Order: sequence, then structure tokens, then C-alpha cells
Amino acid sequence: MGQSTILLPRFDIETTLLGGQAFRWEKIGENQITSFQGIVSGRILQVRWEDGGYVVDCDFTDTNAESAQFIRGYFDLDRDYGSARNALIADPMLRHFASSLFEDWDGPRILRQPWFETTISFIVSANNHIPRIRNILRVISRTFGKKISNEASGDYAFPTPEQLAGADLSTLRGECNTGYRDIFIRDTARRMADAFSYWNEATLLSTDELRTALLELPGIGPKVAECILLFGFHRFEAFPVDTWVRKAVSEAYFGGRTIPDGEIRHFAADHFGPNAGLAQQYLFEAARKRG
DNA sequence: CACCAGGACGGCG
DNA sequence: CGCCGTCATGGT
Repeated sequence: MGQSTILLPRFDIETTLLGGQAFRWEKIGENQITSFQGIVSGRILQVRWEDGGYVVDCDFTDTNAESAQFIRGYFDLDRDYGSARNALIADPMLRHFASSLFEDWDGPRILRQPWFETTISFIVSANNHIPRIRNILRVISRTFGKKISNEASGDYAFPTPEQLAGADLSTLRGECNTGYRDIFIRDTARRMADAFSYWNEATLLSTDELRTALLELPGIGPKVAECILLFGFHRFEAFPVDTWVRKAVSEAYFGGRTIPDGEIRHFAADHFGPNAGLAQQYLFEAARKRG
């Protein structure tokens, strides 16, 4: 049983963990010093304040070295976010539009999340509110995932592709409240279970090939595919266009007039290049924060 | 209490 | 291709 405490660099923890990219983190400790608990890859992670910075505690059946490696990967600690942020906010339009994100700390990061959970999460996200997405994913985990052996904690890992492939639609719809997305969830889980090694070794694939493969799965359209590429397959150049990003790009760069999604994506790739994914997250969180 | 949500899908012109 | 109605559900 390994037990590690790892110091995190300076960044906007709350927006990163509770914003629109991850759905399995919660703020804990009422009126205490803020801390967060999340479930990632069947592990319970806690982020808490200690001596002027945030640290992550992980307590699970890995060695300390494995725990550290896992945390480094999940929080993308090997990427230079200072440089990426500086490059992006050199653009006065982005700097101004997203200024609310940089009042205290250094803005949000992009988490490197597990690909299957990310896939199902963003299928669920379609035409849905974030609080409801969180509820649905919690019940899906409780219903189909493995209980994390930890007293009576009530914490469950997100289900594997095989576990969700065996789900019946009435349970997904009636108990998990997925609505019409039940068939998309089960059938995409089946497809990913049947081709598990293909998806599990997707680091070998180009972003274009991976995007094409994702778009063949039920419930995955252009926007959801882009989210899975960015958050689940760590493609930093991916640029999801949803209602908030649409509004943000329109207001910040086109004087408020409506722009076709294709033109928005072209603009983003051209304007933000390899940092488009992070730029997208700035635009999304800033637009959502201002309402 | 209508409205809308990190849209996708199928049918139509 | 592009456009448009439809799709469950519940948070605000």
C-alpha cells in the first residue's frame, strides 16, 4: 500500500477540478480550508492546502514511485503551462476576455483523464447541464462500477468498457437517468470493449485518425469527439466548440456576430496552434463565469 | 415555471 | 452538403 503526498504547482485548482472538464471531483470540508476529493482510475485522490500550496494525497495499492507517476500524468505536470499561458495571453483579446481566470492563480490546466470515462462522460454531456452530468455519472459508477474497498465510503470506480457493455437500457434510463442517451452509452461501451486494445494504445495514432474513429461511435459528434481528444486522449490542439465557446469566440474576436462552427475551428487552429485546447478552456470557463 | 443545457441524429431539400 | 425538428431530464 503506497502513500504519497505530492506538491502541485501553482494553478487554478477549483476551476480545473470543478469546471467543465472533469465531473467526479467534489469540494469537501464545509467552511474549512478548501479541499477536494476525486475518483480517478479507481483511486481516491485528495487535494488539500498545506503550507502555502496545494498537495495531492494518494493512498492506494501502488508503490510510491507509481503513485507519483500517476499524479504527474493526471495533472499533466510535465507540460510547461507557464509558457503556454504566456503565449496565449500575449493575445490582448484572449487576455482581456479571460482575465477573470487569472486574478489570483495562474489559470486552469487540462487534466489527462482516462479515455473510457471521458468518452462516456461527454456522451452524457450532450444537451445537458453540468450539475446533471455529474449526477448521472455518479449513479452510473455506483450502479456498474467496482466499489473501492474503503470502509462504507460509498466510492465507486467508473465502470470498465466490459461492465457498461453489459448494462441493460432500462437500468441506464430508469435508474441512472441518462434519458435517450442510454443506447449511445451501451453501444459505444460495446464497441470500445470489442476493440479495447485499439483504444488503449491510441497514443500511437494521429489525432486525425483518432478523431475519425471516435466519430464512428454512436453519440459522438464533432463537439464530443473534440472533448474526448482533448481530455481523454491528451491532444492539446483539440478545440471543442460548444455554446459557450461559440459565444466567447464571437464576442472576443468577431464583434458578437454569429460564426459557423467550421469557421470557428479553422480560426482556432490558425490562431492558437498547438495550444488551442488550453485556449478553448480559457474561453469556455471565462464565458461560463460571466454568464 | 418555462427555458435550456460543454449536441447528436435522421430526414429533408 | 446545410438546415431543422426531435430527443429525456432536471437544475435554475
